[in-house]
Amino acid sequence: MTVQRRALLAEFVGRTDHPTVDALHADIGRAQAGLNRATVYRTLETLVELGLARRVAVHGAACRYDPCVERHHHLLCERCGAVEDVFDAALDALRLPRPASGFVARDFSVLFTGLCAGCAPRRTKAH
Amino acid sequence: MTVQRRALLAEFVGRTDHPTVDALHADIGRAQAGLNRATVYRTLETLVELGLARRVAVHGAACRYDPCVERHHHLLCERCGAVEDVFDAALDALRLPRPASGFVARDFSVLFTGLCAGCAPRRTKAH
DNA sequence: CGGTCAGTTGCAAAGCGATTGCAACAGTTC
DNA sequence: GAACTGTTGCAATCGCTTTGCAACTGACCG
Repeated sequence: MTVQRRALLAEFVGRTDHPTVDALHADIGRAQAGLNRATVYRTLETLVELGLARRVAVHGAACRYDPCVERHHHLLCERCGAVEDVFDAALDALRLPRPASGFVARDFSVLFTGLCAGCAPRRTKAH
Repeated sequence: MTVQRRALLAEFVGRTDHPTVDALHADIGRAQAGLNRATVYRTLETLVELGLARRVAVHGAACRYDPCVERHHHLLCERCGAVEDVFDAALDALRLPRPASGFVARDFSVLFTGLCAGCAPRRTKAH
């Protein structure tokens, strides 16, 4: 446990905006200048291996990290790339399919795509 | 419509294994030697824009393309990275959530993670 | 059938996110 | 306080993807 890791954890834990490595690196920079980007990568990867974080892969954009490891789902804004969490018991109750192919599913996650509040066209103002 | 695009379509349409650009490039190479990788990228991107294909982003691996644009879901093998399709009316019936954040969902897709038939441990043979 | 034009291809270079090797360094243990 | 183990910073590198540009091809028209 080093000062760098402490700074990263302090910044990372509790965030719900699924920051990218770059975003984290920039935000930590204010408190802990000089922290290397590679260190952010390595530390986050360590967290994922320990089961303390998850990766959220989004094509065409930098990979995002999520400090919440409980089952939940995501909303992806098609326009700005923002990622929000969804907690929904009905979704969690989905049964794992038993396809004929023999695939054994262990977990699942639902990805909703659409527009976030900031990007959705307002009713009173045409987009 | 060029010979390159014809070759790519002939190879791509009907495939259910969600090939990567590299796989497509290699497979087309047999029939249409000399087709450039950049052309494969550009043509697939055109197909996606036209709504004739979809991207399946998988972290840590090359991006895959799916010629099926109907609503369906995916099984991702954690071990070999293979992607299978899942068609399931129960899954399709999921309602789009209306989160307090104001996010407007338009579509969704369920990603199951687990082990494919080839990677799952056999009952008679310890892995 | 030949000319014109828009759009596509091939090539190479560059962009970008992510990873890695290695030496310097910090935290922990004794 | 010395030794050891693991982490950091840096720079180089890797792999996937994109892009600029000149050459080319297919479609269209007369």
